[in-house]
Amino acid sequence: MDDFLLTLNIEGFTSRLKRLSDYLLYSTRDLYDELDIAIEPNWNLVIRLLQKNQQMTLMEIADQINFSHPAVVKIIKKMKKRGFVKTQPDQTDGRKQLLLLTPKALKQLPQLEQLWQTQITVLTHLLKDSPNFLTELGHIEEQLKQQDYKQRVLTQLEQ
Amino acid sequence: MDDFLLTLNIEGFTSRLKRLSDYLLYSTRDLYDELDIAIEPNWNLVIRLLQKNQQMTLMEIADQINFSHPAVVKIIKKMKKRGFVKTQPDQTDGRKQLLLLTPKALKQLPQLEQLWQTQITVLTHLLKDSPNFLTELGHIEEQLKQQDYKQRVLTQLEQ
DNA sequence: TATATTTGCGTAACCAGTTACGTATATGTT
DNA sequence: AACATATACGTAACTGGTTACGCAAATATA
Repeated sequence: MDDFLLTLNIEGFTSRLKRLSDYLLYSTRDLYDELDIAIEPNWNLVIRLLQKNQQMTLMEIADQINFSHPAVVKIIKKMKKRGFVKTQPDQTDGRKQLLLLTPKALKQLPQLEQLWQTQITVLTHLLKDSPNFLTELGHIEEQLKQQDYKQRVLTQLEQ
Repeated sequence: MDDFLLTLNIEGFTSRLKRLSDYLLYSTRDLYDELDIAIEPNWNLVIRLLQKNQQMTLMEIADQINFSHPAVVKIIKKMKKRGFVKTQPDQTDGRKQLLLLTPKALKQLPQLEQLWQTQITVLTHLLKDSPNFLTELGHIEEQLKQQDYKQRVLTQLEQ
C-alpha cells in the first residue's frame, strides 16, 4: 500500500495536511480515553489562555485562538459541564459572560501539565527530522493572512 | 489580534495544523461554489486515481489514499449523483463494484484540469518561503507510520 | 463438503469544525 | 431621547472525516 497522495506532490498537499491533523486529533482523543483523563483535545488552549488572563469572555478566546465563536461555545459548554470552567456575568456589560477556571481545574492542572508535557516531548521528537517545519508553517499562515486563498486563486485565474 | 497559538510553540502544533487544513478545505469549497463548478474538494483524488487505473473498487481507492472506507463511500455517492462516476458489478466477485469515470467527467476534465493547475500554482507560490515543508511533512508521516502517536505517548509516559 | 474466517461495502451515530441566523444589550448618531 | 448600528453569544443546519456494526459473498480449513 504505497501512498498515492505523495505521488500527487503539491496537488496532494491539502489532503495530506487534513489527513495528518485528523489523525493527531483522533489519536489524542483516543489517548485521553484510554488514560481515563476527562479532558478533550483543544481544552489545553482554553486553559492556557485562562491561566494567562484569569478571566476572559468567549469572544476574546475565539479571537485569540482564531476559531469561530460557535466552536468556542461548544468547547466551553463541555468544559462547564465537566466543571473545568465557570461563568460570571460582567458587571458593566450585560451581554458578556466572564469565564474562569474552577478550583477543580486548578487542582487537576499538575496531572494535565505532565500529560501535555509528554505530548510535547513526543511531538518534538517527531519533528526532529523536520527542523524547519514549525517556522515554515508560520510563513504559510502569515502569507494567508496577507491575502486569502480563494482570492489568490481567483486572481490567478484571471491571468 | 495576535495569534495565541503561535506563542504556545509545539503545544499549538496540532491545533495550527487543523486550523490551516480546515481553512484550505472551506476556502476550496467556497471557491468551487463561487465559480459554479459542480465538484467538491477531494474529488480530484478519486479522479486522478481513476485516470491512472481506469477502474477500481471502493476499497482500493480507500487504501491508496489512506481514508477510511466510509469516507470513500460518501465521496463516491456524491460523485455518482452528479454523474462523474458509474459502477459496474465485478464479474468474478459479487461483493465488488468497479468504479469508472463517466464520459461526462472526461468531457469536463480539461476545465477541471485548468482549475486544479491554478490551485497548484497558488499553493506553490504559498510554499515559496517554505521550501522544506513538503519534504518534512513526508518525514512526519513516515515516522508516524513506523510507530503511532498514541503508542509513542504511552511509552514516553512510562519513562 | 460443512463450517469458520475474511473481505467488500453499506449504514448509523459521533465529532469538531464551519456558516447563517436570531436576539438581547451596548454604542453611536442626529 | 430616539433610532440605527454593532457586538456578544446562543442555536441550527451543514460538512467531511471517524469508529462500530451488520450482512452477503468469497476464501480457508476441518
